[in-house]
Amino acid sequence: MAEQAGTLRRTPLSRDRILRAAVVLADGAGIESLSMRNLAQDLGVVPMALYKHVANKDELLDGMIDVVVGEIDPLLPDADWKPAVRARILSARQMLRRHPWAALAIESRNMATPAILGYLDSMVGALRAGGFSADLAHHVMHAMGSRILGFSQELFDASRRAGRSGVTEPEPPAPLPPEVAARFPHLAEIATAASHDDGSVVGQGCDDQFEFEFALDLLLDGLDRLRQQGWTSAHRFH
Amino acid sequence: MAEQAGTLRRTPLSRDRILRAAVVLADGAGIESLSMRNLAQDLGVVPMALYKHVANKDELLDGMIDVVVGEIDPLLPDADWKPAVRARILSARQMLRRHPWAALAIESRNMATPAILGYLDSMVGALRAGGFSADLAHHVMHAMGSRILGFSQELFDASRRAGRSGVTEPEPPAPLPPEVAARFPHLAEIATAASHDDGSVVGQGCDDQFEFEFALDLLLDGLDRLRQQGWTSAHRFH
DNA sequence: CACGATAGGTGTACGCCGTACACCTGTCAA
DNA sequence: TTGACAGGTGTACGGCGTACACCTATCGTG
Repeated sequence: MAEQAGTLRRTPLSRDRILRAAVVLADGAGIESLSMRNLAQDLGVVPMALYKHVANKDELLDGMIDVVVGEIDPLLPDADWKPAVRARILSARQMLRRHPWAALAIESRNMATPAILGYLDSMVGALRAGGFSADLAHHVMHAMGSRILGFSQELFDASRRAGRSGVTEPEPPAPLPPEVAARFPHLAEIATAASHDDGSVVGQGCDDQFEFEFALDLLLDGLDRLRQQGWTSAHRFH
Repeated sequence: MAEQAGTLRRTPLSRDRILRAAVVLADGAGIESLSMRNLAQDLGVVPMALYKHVANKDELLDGMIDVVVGEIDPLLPDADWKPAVRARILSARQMLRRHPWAALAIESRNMATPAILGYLDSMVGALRAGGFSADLAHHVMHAMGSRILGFSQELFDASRRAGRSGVTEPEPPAPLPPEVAARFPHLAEIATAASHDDGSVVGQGCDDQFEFEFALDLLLDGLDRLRQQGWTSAHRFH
């Protein structure tokens, strides 16, 4: 209809177009719906055409990760290490909220992609510039773990779940059934305990952003204390 | 040969036998090799036979998680909250080292299994008994996140990788290639900076146990400080 | 202009996966 | 003796990733 054979061609495939379409598909339909066949169909092309641009599905996932990691804001220049690192981690977290599949995808992948290595490298650079010894910076990176990529790493993460299959938002915070509350009284107690929120369910209805920043600041403050003390591997604290 | 038709029957299937065989298979061959077909073959049975005991593969995974969570040591009775919680988390970590597939499996699952809820509930109980307000205990659980299940949550976790495909141990700490070191100088610097170890690769060759306890103690100490200060959601620290 | 190389899209096919569904068989209560 | 039923079997379907042979349009070179 809109295109004629011979002269008017559809816009050609490219690795970039494929990666972007894959991200859109995973965002919209969930990572479970991301198959080479579905992706090819979205691109109006036969599945095997993709393999001329990406080696296989694993490499496709790596490419998708690089795309979304590229969306993370760069480090604020000329800022203290703590606000700079903090802001960037929160930016990473926003990226993960846009791409709920990304957290699990990154964690499942075997090795670091260049984009992730670059991200981590600049993060270490900020620590070093902020006065951390190489020794302590090493342990800081381990201690922050995936949180440095904005992972909430919570026990039951609704957005993580959304990443598996489909849309992200609606899901109202269903109250936990009374027989569950009876079997797990301590969970029931803390479920309604958070005063920053009008009392609802553990892992749901909580103010995720608050919880993330609570843990993040706890770590950053503790690490800052170690830095000020001139901590080295030789010491153990407490 | 060893069994005759008619009188001598093989030991019958049961949900428990299936779950245990599945754990053994995932431990030995990696979670990727855990298919209903492979599992059935290990049990000397036809694939569909499994479905008389487990509803589907997702329920199988949930059951496997309950099995391994059941291996975590119970809380030390009559101990201070911090050593009790610390010891139990380290026990959970040992369980994860025995079952490298478990971390990703638990994180990928949608909802908590009863075994995990019971584990978490007793953990909250220890915090409450140790003097944490319900409010603070709530945030503690969020802040600890999956670390409370022993997750190392490191950026690139060799054992996590092992959980995907096959055996766990050998993998020597290969030195990082010089062109990588050149592109990511800060990573290269901290890779060799940890004095507790004879200088090797970031994420590999590090003393995982040390890093885990470093982060764990950082969090526990920070949380203890908040508890002593009578922290509530109304405050923010610093 | 002719032409061969080459990049890139196509079609078919294979072996794996989870699992629906109909079937068979041995056991045991009535 | 019988018939219900728990539990193992066989077949089949649709989906997956992807190997491999093929076709075709483009373009640099003679």
